[in-house]
Amino acid sequence: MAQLPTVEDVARVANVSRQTVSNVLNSPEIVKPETRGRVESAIAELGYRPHASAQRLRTRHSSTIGIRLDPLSNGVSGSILDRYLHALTEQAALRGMRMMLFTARDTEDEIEQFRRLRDGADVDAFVLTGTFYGDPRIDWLISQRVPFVTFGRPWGEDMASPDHLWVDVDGFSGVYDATTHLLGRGLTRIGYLGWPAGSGTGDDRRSGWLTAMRERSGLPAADLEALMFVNDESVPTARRAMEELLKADFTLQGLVCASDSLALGAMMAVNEAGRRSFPIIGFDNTPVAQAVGLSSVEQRLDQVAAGTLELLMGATGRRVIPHGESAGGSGEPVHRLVTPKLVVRRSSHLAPVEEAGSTTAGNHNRKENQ
Amino acid sequence: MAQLPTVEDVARVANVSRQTVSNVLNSPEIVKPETRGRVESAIAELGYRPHASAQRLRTRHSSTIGIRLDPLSNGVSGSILDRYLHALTEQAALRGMRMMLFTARDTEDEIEQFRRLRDGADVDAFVLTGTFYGDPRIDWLISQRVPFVTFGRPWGEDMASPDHLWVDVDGFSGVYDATTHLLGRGLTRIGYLGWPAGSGTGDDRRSGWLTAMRERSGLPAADLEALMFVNDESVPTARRAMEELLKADFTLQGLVCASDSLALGAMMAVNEAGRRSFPIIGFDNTPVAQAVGLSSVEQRLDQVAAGTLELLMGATGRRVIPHGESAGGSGEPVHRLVTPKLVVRRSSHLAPVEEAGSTTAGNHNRKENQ
DNA sequence: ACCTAGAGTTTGAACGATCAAACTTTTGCC
DNA sequence: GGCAAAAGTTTGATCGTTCAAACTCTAGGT
Repeated sequence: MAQLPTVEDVARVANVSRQTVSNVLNSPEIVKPETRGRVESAIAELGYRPHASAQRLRTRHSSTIGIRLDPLSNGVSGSILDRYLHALTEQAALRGMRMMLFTARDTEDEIEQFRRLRDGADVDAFVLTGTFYGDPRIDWLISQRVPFVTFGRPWGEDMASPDHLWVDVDGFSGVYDATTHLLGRGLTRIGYLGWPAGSGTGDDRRSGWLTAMRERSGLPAADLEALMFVNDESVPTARRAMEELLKADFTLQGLVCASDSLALGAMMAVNEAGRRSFPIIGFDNTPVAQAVGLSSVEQRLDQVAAGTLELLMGATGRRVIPHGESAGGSGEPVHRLVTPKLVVRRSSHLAPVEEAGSTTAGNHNRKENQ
Repeated sequence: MAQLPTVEDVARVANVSRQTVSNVLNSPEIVKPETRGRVESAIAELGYRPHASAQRLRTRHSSTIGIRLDPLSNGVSGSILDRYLHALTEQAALRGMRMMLFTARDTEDEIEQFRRLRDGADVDAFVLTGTFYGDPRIDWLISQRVPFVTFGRPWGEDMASPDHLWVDVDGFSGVYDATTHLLGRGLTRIGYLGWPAGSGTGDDRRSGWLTAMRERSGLPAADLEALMFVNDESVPTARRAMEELLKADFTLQGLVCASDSLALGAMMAVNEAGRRSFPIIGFDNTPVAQAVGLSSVEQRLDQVAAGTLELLMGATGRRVIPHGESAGGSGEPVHRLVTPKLVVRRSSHLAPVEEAGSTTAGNHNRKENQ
């Protein structure tokens, strides 16, 4: 088997030097067109491809972005990270970047992985998910000046810090739209089933409902308080909670939920109880929602991915911007807030209607925000 | 910011040569214990980590496995690939390997990516999913002697070819067990809802049902023929098909399905029709199945991942075995067939029973095959 | 004709590791 | 003690690329 061709081989065939070949590849504008043509045909003739490891060794960057693949991504909403990953991989490829995966047992171990991957020049930047208040990973990355972006806002911390680039989905707006959608259908006593207070994401979503209800339901504050229900993220417990609710309160007219899991549980209880015209809207637009005809708020993960790369590499760049030299200085925003879109399906109609013919339906009500 | 330490720095501190440091890292047994100790403390003191790109350039292997992240992995069963990916990443890390992702528009483009990643010494091996009859990717990889393993059997081709290593889930056995489970509960007229004939996987699963029914249902062949139903992979159409079925045939007692999507559609039709004691079993054990209490056949993707790495790297190896030097020569099998396990939930009981308390239930009936 | 600036190209060194071969020290045996 | 083999260690070259500086050539001004 013949050796793979190197710049040297190309140079010989094109009758130029190594460096000229390198220039044709990296800064073609400084090479005389005639020479460039000769080099380009030599490259094509030999089928030359740069040796990525040699480039990385010399340039000290890897064109690779690392992301932790979380082992506990099970459950109904587990596919969110995976869809994000799909979008990232695809869009990164368009900019000549690749995604590398790693796993870690815990946060401490993850920092150890950061160190290993950074020191080995394996990755140029990291994407973090599942961040939390006082997250030590973020402090470490900032102190080491390693470029990174988090998918998730630094709740309760400095959201405008130029050291911490982030992308997030505007949960407030999503739930606000969902609630408004039901209000627009003439309902007023719309409940909210969400997670216990204290999580940034959960509180954000709930306040979307609260704001919409205050603005348009006409209900007094005490009633709103009574329409706010709490449950942990689990289908069976949500189902049981909803069963109780339906027995106790016959005036409840519809429900907006913090997740598809909660919505699915509620939906099962509603069906069981025979309440056929009880609209429910979930959040995440998971495959389950699609399968059972549950209206849901869709996170536009392609836009989240696009925002992630924009923050890391600039609008069209093909390299990761060193930490600190990015948007902050030039006054551009250091974050992206993506507006989700409501996907309307059977479950949010007052009366049961025919479902769309295909499982890939659900593109109505599209808006091109952000 | 200080430069990262190199072997040179470690060597200086430990008062040895570069090569000795390298030996301590790569073949510690040939270094005198005393020297080794000195080098090891120098490594710890300086916090030295090998520069991965330099290693790759020199050794010409990358400790990285490539896998295509398929953009069309939506739908209920989409999480299969993702769960496999999780397992692979985790287990690969234990052997010092990493997973790198890439995307491709089509098969031809995927081969182009293979070439790029191989030539750039970016990856040592590939894992392929979604293989099909006459798959050109496989021919290319074999002809280029690039190590690879497919998740999926080469249906209709030489399954024992030492050039084509593969791992798969024994769908026959899974569906056989599911059917037997229902037969054991005293049912006989158990239907099978599967995909149109022609796909290896689909035919394999159906024959699991057919074999179990022939052995234990006591029904004549003509009846079995009539109990075999076909539908494409979609929840709504499965639901409609099941509605028709339930109207037409009141003797049907239960159903085994080729996928959770089909099972979910059937389940919805059954609930709608008020047939509360009609057992259904799906396949894939997706989050949806878990959420709605659908019994399902679980692919043990950790075992599939383990098998994949075993074929690529040997039982405990930390390097990819060059193409052709693997199992074939030493007479070991060149594939792994993983037996799935049936996860029993509400949906397969004759009478509705209480669901287990948590969404992570479903570990009964575990078997430790393979 | 001479000089300079700039465009275009080449050369030598370096990135950080490992391989292969040479070299030095220890061990075992008579 | 002497000698050969084995064990342990060092040296020089190399992997394929890009950086930095040197070099050559052309065009334009004086």
